[in-house]
Amino acid sequence: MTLKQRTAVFKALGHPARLRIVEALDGGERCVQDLVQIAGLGWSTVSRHLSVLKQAGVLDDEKRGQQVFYRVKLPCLSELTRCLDRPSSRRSSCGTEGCSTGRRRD
Amino acid sequence: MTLKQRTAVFKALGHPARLRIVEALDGGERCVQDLVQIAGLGWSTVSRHLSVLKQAGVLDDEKRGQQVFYRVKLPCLSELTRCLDRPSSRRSSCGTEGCSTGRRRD
DNA sequence: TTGTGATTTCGCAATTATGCGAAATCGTCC
DNA sequence: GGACGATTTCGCATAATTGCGAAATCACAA
Repeated sequence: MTLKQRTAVFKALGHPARLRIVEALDGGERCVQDLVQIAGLGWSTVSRHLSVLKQAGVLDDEKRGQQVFYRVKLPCLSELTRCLDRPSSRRSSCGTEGCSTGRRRD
Repeated sequence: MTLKQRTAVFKALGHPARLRIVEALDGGERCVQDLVQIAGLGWSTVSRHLSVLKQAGVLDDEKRGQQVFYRVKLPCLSELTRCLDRPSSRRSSCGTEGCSTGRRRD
């Protein structure tokens, strides 16, 4: 997965409506109607958000009858969301002299 | 962690320069000079990116002497990045009748 | 206390994202 | 085959992001 693709995943999740949608889909697939309710936005807006998520590879869709169902395609997202609830810190052993020097002004 | 905070984390990571910086910091803390090189952008631009990441809670900074060192604050990010490299799919058991109905036009 | 290097803050112009309604598709059911 | 319901695409106005250089801080050495 390239940097651009990884960036697209995060960017897709970096919007409250889209994140809410993805988290709702963690409980199983949903049709667009449900997601419109969950997002609290207009049809066209939600549709565009869904296409962003789909293009980033976060979601997958399937048409059954006249409804389209979306589901989460990336397996690790729910774990990350769970992880975000218990933050911690991390140290590194890089000293002051590990940094490059000799930089001029802006 | 609220929805807005979680969104801020993803949004912060949803930019190629910022993601590159965070991934570079996975190997240990770095000073701003190094990050400017890694990002390949101007000082002021990198500084703003760093402040976005810091405000989102992704990074932590520490001033030592006249240099500022940044490090990753969220522990689960490297795992997610590793996870993004091996995608898979997920099924759910939600049938067609599980969806709400009765929606009018736009 | 002046100078210098490291970093941040401040406007500014250009690009991109967002939300909406109207119109277009696409299946399904008389 | 026409109407209808579900969803997407399009065009537009507004808001947010991005990148830059200039100026401002801040710490330290001469």
